[in-house]
Amino acid sequence: MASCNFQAQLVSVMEVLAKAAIAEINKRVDDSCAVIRLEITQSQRDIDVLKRKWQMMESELKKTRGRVRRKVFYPMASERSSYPVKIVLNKQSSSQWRDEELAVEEDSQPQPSDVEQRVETEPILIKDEETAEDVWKTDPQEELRITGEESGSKPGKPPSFEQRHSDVDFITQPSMSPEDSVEHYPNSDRPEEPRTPRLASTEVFSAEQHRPDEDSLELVMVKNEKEEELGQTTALAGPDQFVMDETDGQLWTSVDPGGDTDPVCHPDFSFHSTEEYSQNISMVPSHSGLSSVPTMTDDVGPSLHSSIGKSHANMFSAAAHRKRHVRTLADETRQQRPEGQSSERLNSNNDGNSLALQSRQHQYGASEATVRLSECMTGSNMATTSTFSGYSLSHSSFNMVKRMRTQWRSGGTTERRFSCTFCGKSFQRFCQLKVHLRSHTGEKPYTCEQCGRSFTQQCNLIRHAVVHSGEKPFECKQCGKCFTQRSSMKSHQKTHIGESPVSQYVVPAYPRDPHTSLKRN
DNA sequence: GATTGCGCCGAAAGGTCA
DNA sequence: TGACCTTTCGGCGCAATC
Repeated sequence: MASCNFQAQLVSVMEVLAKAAIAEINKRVDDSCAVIRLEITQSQRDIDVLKRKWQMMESELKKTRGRVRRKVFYPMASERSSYPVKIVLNKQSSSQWRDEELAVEEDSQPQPSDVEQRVETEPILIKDEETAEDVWKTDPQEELRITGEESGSKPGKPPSFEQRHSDVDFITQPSMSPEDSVEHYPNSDRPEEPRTPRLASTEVFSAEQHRPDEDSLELVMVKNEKEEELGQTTALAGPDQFVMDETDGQLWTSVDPGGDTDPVCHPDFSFHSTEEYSQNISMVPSHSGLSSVPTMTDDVGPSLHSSIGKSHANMFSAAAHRKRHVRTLADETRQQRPEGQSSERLNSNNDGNSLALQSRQHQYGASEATVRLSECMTGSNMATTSTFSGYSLSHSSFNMVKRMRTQWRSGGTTERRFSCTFCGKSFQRFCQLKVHLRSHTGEKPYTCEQCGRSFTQQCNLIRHAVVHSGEKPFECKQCGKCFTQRSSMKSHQKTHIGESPVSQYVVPAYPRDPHTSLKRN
């Protein structure tokens, strides 16, 4: 009877503890999800702001482009066309107008910061009817017609609501010249129009108006604008523009917090830079070791076979296998690449991203929590957030979250833009690729003055220096033994596992961490 | 001969700064 | 973006030990 009571009490206590544990786990999961959702929401807001700014710049670009082209190709456009374009050459009237506008600006108009703040809070209505093809039309009549439509207002007609908004949104643009305002407002003799631009916020203009030769200055400014516009136009006319245009919707909707979006599908804007570098890599002169550049199998095979019979084979089998798998994937994808297809294209695709992810998973121990969390962070499966609820987010986990968040912001996965044409490996940084290429070229620019040994990296030379100095800065806390390298100390510390009754039951940081789980067996 | 532990190196990721 | 630096992991070689 007493045992029954004890069991019942034990069961009840265990239930309470279990419930408490579940509640704690759920709480931590909720907190983690809240952080992630907050990040998503913030990113969404940033995207919205950037999108609005982009639309503003786009509309301003189109309007400026129309103005520049009229001035360059049709300097007498205002005479040839009925389109109400008025190029201000009357300095007095313009200065009067400016003075009035400055007065109005000081009295009633919001400060640039206010306008900018309003831009972020109010929806911007920009009438954008001009297509890319229209931009390149050269027919003067056609262009005038287009620009007239772009203006959207007919002579004598008051501007529409949308135009007012769009023009107001352009007020704070520093590149606005007084011609812009006049040009956009057919009835320039109505400076009191509420939609008349306020130029007080444009320091550029207020500084320019004191120049002695304003007409020539305006021409110079127009020329500069034309050059800038041509540059922008050239850039926009390139492939990037089409990438942006074609993927615009996807680009901006791909950060849907609750959607099934996959950041991996983000357009890869780095393709051209990668291609450019890969072309440069192809021109790298063949060093002595290039003819015998180790293939992937050369790199993996010997080490694999020689290591199997060694004592570290068990450890090798777990961690190194993943590394081999990553390399094998890279090799396979490289081999499957059609003839003539550049490697950078391969690495800019999802393959490269998956490789990056896998290597990262390997770096973090490839724990289940890591994998599931990465799924969550990459947006591929938000529902899996709860699947890692069994693991509390320790300090390392939060570091992992931080890194993955950075990864995610950079496009879902860490972008690997620079690929090695020798082995197919890709890197985030050009300098990393440069260092990596030394392993292929045999270049070892860092030489030890004492023994003459050379190294590919300076840090390795510095680390090598302790061989000569005899310094052992890393001390084992348990036995006091010193080591020259931290990895040696860590390797040594593994030998202590199992010495104490507690350490042999230490739960590994990651469930599948071979360094600790293997020692427990 | 097999195993273990250590010394050392290669390579890569990532932070920081100019 | 490159250079510099730190940190880390993995692997190889070798001596000591069983």
